[in-house]
Amino acid sequence: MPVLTKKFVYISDLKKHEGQQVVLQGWVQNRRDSKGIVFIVLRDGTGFIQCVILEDVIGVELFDKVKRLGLESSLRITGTVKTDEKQTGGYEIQADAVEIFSEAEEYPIGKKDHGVDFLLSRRHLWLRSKKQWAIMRIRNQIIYSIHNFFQNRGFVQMDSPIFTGNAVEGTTNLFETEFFDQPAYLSQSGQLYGEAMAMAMGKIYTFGPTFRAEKSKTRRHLSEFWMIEPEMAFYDLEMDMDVIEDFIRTVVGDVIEKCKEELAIIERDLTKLETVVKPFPRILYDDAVSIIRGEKDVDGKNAIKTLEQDLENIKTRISEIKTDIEIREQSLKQAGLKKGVIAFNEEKVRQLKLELKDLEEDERNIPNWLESAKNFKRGEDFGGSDETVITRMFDTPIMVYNWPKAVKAFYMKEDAPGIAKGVDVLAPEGYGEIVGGGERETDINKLLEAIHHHQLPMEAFEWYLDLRRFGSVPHSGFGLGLERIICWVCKLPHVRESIPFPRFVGNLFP
RNA sequence: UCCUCAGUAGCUCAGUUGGUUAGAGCAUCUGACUGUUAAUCAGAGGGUCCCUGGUUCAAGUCCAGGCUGGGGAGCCA
Repeated sequence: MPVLTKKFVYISDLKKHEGQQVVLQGWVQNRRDSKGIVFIVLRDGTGFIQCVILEDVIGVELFDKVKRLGLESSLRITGTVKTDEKQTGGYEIQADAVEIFSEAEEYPIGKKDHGVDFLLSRRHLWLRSKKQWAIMRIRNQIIYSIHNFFQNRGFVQMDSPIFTGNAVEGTTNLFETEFFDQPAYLSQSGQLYGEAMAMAMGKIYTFGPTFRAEKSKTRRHLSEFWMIEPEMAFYDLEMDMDVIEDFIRTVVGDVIEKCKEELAIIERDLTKLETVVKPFPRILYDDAVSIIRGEKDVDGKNAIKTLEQDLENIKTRISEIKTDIEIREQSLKQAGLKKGVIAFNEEKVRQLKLELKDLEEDERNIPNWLESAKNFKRGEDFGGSDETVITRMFDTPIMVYNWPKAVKAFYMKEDAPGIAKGVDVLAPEGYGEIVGGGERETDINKLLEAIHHHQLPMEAFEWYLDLRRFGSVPHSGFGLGLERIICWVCKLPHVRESIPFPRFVGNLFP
């Protein structure tokens, strides 16, 4: 292996070195060769750059080796930074010298598309690919922005325990483990501990892992995910919603401003994100139900009719695609076609079939969603499809508040009888719930009653009740699912792509 | 747990009403090409058609049961 040097440059800094000779170190992202010339797209974690290597410059023996390098081989390239309009970054490297760290074995992730299943089983390598690189950089920006947002506003970060002796809300399945011969559970929320800390610090936020043992197999569930839970003393529900709105607007705004290259790589439609500058509609649960049931229009649009129209559009599109596929397959049967034409059409057919599969899935699902929306019973919690139905009406996140007490956690503040001062934030484009929060109950007697009613073990909550015994004050907070907001910001098809190593039922490796 | 879709080469997929020796692209290997952008072109190797049983002269294809995976419902961020 070559001797290490401190004098190397990152691809992201190349614009400072235009016309100069630099040393780059990284991995082969792609390689193309012709007689006497090799093009290597090098990646170093900060970006991608094409390097041009000539046989005349590096000599026959080394050239022969470089020409055969497998994908993801590691190397150092010394060369001159040149402007080239054809390159995405605007630069390329004319190589003067090449040193090989390691020649890679046959790389399992090829240049063509793969299924998610296969890619997840190689997640440790998949993370190197361009799109995943962009997603992980956006994830990093979101994490950074979240800390900035709260730190700039005087919130104190706290870590809540991961081993807990009780289930916070008593409803969901928890991972059971053992804590020195006692049964213990992996935390499903830092909420209650956050409340305690808010009484000590005024404003706090947690940022940590959360565990849920439900065997959910959907594109928006993980067994292990990261949650941000702020808690503020002397804040009511309205002030809570003000914070949530400011928070989401700031974080998404930061990503738009600072991740332009990454957003371009994942081909995100920015106009869909830029709407976060608009006020988020605040909708009473009661009104939301009316909208879902199609009894109340939004700006002249009816939720049920919109969804029925969506279904019609999908059916039209399905028959269009089927015709298109048939025409292309017929034309492929002709003799004497050029190879390029065949490849183009075969690829097109493949893409159309993938799209068709998704659309047919929707075609099967939407009638059920329509049925469920029309028959939605006032007093129930929203299902995933109900969220889709209502968010379809808006182009910004919406906040639905004042929920039936029965469907919310025991610690939610009761406003009018049977009404809890909770709020759910639903993201647009079908992403649904990204935030759940609300104002907390201050009255110890109502809490005692709620704990009984939910059949929770009183002794586990004694310490929590102390927060009401010693200087109870109105306070509020919320929980944000990190992976859920990443999914929406990046418009990912699946939450599994939003975290480096996803954990979900049946997936413990890598 | 229920509903639904799928399983064919290392990967992504095609395979007609059951009918010769199961195909293509990518990847790999050999060769050509001095500006390629998933480079291209010529050639080669590569198969437990998920498993078990059944129908049939004949099964990748039809039937039954099972296994594995995707999506949806429930639950939720």
